[in-house]
Amino acid sequence: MAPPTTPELVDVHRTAAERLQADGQRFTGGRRTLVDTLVRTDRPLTIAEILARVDGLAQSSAYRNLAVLERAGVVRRVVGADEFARFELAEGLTEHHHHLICSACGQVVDFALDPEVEVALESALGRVAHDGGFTVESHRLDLLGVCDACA
Amino acid sequence: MAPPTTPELVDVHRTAAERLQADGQRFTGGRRTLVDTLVRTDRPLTIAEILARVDGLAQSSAYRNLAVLERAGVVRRVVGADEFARFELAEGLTEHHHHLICSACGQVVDFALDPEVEVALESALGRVAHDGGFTVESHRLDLLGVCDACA
DNA sequence: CTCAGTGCAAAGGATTTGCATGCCG
DNA sequence: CGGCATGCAAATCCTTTGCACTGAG
Repeated sequence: MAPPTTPELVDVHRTAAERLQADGQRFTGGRRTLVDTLVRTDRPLTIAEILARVDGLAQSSAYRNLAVLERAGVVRRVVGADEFARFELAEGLTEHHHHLICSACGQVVDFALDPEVEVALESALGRVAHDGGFTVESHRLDLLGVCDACA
Repeated sequence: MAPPTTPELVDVHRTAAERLQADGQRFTGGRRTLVDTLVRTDRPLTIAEILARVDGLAQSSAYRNLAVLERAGVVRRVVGADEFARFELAEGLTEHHHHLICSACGQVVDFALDPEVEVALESALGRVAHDGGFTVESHRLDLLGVCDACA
């Protein structure tokens, strides 16, 4: 249950800039701030949480920039148990991990899977996708349950 | 990639009735129709798809009854890649399975995992949850990618 | 009779978009 | 200078809710 390690901030910025550029987008100050905010946390954040942490950020800019970052593959949208969208850094900017989702409060917490199991899983998924004529981009694995705080 | 087998219709009705009763709810005609509709499909359906298949069903009744069925554990809400909620029968009324989600069209398709891998996965998840002080109710595993039709 | 279930229409709320302005390139 | 990014506020659209009616028990 060790939290995923975080790549160097510099690397994150460089990768983010590259992915944005590849998508024909700029790495603006606002977008940099969003990325920084997501680097500093160990779990996906809701828009509300992001707005609370970034002073002077317009709600529409948050949505718009997160959409841009998502299309560019810098950020990933996480769907939990409640109706709020949550965001985290995409693969390559964070270690591969999964989520514990509390069905009571909607909170989402990161966790990593035993590497051995992860490998077995990926191989099995590769087979399934191949058989189903499906081009896999990624997979997501979530645990639904009740967290300590809500129990 | 064999589709999950479907429990007998009679069993589904009996189980649904039991779970509803346990939750203090009735198994009305409308609810029976919803369950029947979900039994007849091999993938989660959106509200729109359900309304199209059930003639004379009010949108509000669909939402309301699906909410009741979800609380009673008869139906499960599936979140895909688009903004539409999808519904399928809950565990026990269908074989345990996972989803292939097309990021292009949002379509969701069911698939089952190699039992051996599934077992290893569940055991690993049990460990994680235990270590994280989290009471697990279930897990969900989705493959995100592009389906044949959209490729 | 009573009360939950149902339809219709209006309300709700997260997310998106139009438009004018400001800033980076 | 030109075009994209940003704020503000209005519009969207899935989903939920209020209310009156109907049907099951």
